[in-house]
Amino acid sequence: MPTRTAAEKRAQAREEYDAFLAGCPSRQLLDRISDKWVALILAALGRDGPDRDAGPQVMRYSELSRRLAGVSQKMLTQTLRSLERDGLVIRTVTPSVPVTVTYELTGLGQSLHQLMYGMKLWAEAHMDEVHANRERYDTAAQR
Amino acid sequence: MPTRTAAEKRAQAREEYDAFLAGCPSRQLLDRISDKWVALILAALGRDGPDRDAGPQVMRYSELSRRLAGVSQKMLTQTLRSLERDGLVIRTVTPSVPVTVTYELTGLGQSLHQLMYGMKLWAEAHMDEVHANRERYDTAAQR
DNA sequence: CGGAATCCTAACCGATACTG
DNA sequence: CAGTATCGGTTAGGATTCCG
Repeated sequence: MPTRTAAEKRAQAREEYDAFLAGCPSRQLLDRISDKWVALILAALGRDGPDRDAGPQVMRYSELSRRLAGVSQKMLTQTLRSLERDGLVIRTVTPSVPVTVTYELTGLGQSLHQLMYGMKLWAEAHMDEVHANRERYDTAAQR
Repeated sequence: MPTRTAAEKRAQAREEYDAFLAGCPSRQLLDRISDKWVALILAALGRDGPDRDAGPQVMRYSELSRRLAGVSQKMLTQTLRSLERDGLVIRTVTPSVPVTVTYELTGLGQSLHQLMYGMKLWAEAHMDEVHANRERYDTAAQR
């Protein structure tokens, strides 16, 4: 039985990997995906909100660059490369003049997209509350 | 109507905050929570897996330190402070000799815990697949 | 258009020593 | 036990320049 369900995969992973352990490869993977740009790229390349059920999202490099306001081209390229290497995104080069490069999520990338989009929503939804907490904490420390 | 549902909060946040925008506070918040130690601390302080339905998780500093193998005391303290400031964890000092300090999630922290625990599980469940993708990518680049 | 390569600085972060 | 403080090496990542 070579194919395993997601539940079986989790069950086996629980035996093999534990991100709480320092040397565990999953710890490094967690570190890798715990990144602002990873979150925003994955969020941008998925279909959510108004785009739900619209098929796979395909974006050009320049589109991504504009969507993720403020990202340097170094960070964008570097992050996209590592996502491609990990099999989360597919990079497609169309040899036109000038060249066109598009990015889209793989199935694996889609599975992570859900979580990343959730993080982005969480940050937006709880910004006010966090801000209030910070003010309370800072003024309390004042006295 | 001062109290809003989670859905209403998201709806309003969608108007006010957008982490895709560079200057948006939610972008910084997303950056803040996109952190390996934040993920592991939030994951450790929640009730999941075998601990489900067991009430709120309370851990001492030293327990956390042991659970998050390899964390330096500087990073642990620093991350816990920022989580406390943001209102995600509660820090309780019991003035015994020597002093006892415990940490637990707030409601806000619980809401993020779900996502963070999901990220940890994702990393563990897909480690093999990512590893295989990397090997394929690296050997393909070889030629 | 979509990068790669280089330089350079700010920050991160671990190690160490000290403390209530 | 649970920190704080300081130092110093490493790295992240922006700015700039050049290229197919």
